[in-house]
Amino acid sequence: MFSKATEYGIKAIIYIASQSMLERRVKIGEVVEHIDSPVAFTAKIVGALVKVGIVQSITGPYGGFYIDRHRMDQIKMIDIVTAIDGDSIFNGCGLGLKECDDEQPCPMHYKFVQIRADLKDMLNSTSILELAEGLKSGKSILMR
Amino acid sequence: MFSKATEYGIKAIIYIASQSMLERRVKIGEVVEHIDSPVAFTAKIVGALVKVGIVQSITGPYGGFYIDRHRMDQIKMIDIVTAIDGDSIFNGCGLGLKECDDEQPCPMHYKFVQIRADLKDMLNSTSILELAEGLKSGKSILMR
DNA sequence: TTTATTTAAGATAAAATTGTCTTAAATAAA
DNA sequence: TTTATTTAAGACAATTTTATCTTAAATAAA
Ligand code: SF4
Ligand code: SF4
Repeated sequence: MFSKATEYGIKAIIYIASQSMLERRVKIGEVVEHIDSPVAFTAKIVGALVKVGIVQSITGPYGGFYIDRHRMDQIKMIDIVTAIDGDSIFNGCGLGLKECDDEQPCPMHYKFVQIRADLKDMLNSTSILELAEGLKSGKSILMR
Repeated sequence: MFSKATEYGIKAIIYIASQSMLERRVKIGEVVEHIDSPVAFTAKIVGALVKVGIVQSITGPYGGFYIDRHRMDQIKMIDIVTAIDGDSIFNGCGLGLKECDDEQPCPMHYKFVQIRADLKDMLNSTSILELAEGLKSGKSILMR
């Protein structure tokens, strides 16, 4: 569904958020231990999320990554996905056609449109907070 | 949504089917002209679809590709997709986790499951015949 | 100030996907 | 039978994605 980069980004954010709820900053090594991802690649991805303001970071000893608690419910899944993969998942035709006549669509068109709308809806309505709380309460386990 | 290989495969099949409805066999060169795809790559993909019996072929002069008319409504989109990309799109978790506890799913789980079920449903219920008829009646244009 | 620790950034490498090229096999017509 | 045409198959190449490695910059503690 998503690229590896986006997958790692989502998992990293969920872990960082879950720890930020406990007032803990986390180092990248701790993150990848908990989400089972390659450390340098993950660092690059989380770095990109820092750049767009989804995550905060502090360099040096006692540094690490964290997420502002009061912003956790404002940051949605779609922000992470688009920050890493862009919005190409939501645009264009499922068959890869450049443009199609909306007035004479193929048999799959409206189903495609609906499925993508549902996906977008889900990403738009699910916040980091919700997912982090799921992790905190042991509902979802990032490792496996 | 799908890989390039699958995209080309779908478009090629639709074109071949639309011509088979007119009792025409088509050469690979004609196919790629109409679907705007790289010829050798497309040939390889269509060849794979021949192997699994979705398309028929005849070598030599006056040869080409065609699809049995009476099978067009039996061949569904899902057959093409799985023949090329396998069934990985339908399996596993959207977050890339290996396995998750069904009894304690994350907040996105059921939405993910539903979206994928819808996608699978669409591919299962849409036949080559429907898409080829759409093309024949000028409803969908493969080139753009 | 010096040192150790950590993120930041960018070069490099490996793997997967996409795409090309060459040769072989099949087959129909001359 | 010979030739031309077409698919079949597999080697090769380019591109994109994924992953690693190295060095720089920031910063906190000693
Ligand atoms: S009509 Fe069909 S082919 Fe055209 S954009 Fe919609 S889904 Fe794609
Ligand atoms: S519960 Fe969430 S993380 Fe687990 S398999 Fe379902 S969607 Fe994936």
